[in-house]
Amino acid sequence: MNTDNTRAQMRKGLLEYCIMLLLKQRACYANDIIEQLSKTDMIVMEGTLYPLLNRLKKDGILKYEWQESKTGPPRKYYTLTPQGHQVLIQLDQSWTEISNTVNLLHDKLNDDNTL
Amino acid sequence: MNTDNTRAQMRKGLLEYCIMLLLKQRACYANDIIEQLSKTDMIVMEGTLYPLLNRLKKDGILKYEWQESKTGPPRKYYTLTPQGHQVLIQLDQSWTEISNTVNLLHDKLNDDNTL
DNA sequence: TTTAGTACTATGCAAAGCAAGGTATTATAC
DNA sequence: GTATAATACCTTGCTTTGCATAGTACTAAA
Repeated sequence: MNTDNTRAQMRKGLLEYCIMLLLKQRACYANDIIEQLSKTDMIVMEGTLYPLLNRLKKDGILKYEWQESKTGPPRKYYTLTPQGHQVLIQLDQSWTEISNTVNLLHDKLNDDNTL
Repeated sequence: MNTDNTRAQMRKGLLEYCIMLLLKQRACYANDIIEQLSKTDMIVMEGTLYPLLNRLKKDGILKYEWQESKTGPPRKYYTLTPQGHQVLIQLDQSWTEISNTVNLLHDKLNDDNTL
């Protein structure tokens, strides 16, 4: 079996959250995000990122401002909206709960095999 | 925006891993798994679980044995194959890496905003 | 024999990542 | 001035997968 697929599935659900974390304090345009995440194991492709940013924009989580570049066409710099900050707080909690659950399953089951 | 969806996305990718963790030491049939996971926030539906078990069976990760029940039709009790145990070890590592990455993004960015 | 409960399976839909290709803008080379 | 390359954003089609729903099969009790 190919564990790459399962591993990719794990990443999928966390991508949106990670991108919001990135944008929490620093305005980024698409390539910034790709570059930042490629340093970690949360890789993201163009064809994934642009639709995702548009979706979050449409949902009122993100906003953007055009900004000129010295090396090419202008860029959309994304930041969190106030609503986005609130949603992020909720997602922080979801992440805490879910990761605790997984760690519980991992650790506890090695002991007495019960929840 | 509905955070439920994003939260569900987070769960999705971890479901397969969690189910393998459950089956690591104890043989379960479908309802066992649903019941165990419903105690946590890793909820799983019938329509999700059965195809997933079949997929993992087909991939050689799981095997099952029919076992009679006193209260109804016989049950498929699933356990990990030797290959399944090996895959699980890899997934343990993936989970460790990915959760570390998310926690890094969460914590580090609140300090100096760099990776 | 019918009914209810349990267990497994199959079908169709929707969401989302991703590969690939496309358009537009800017700067550089000729 | 035009052509080429680099950058930035967008779109389309495919695939995977969770999920709702409906269906089949077996067992036990009424």
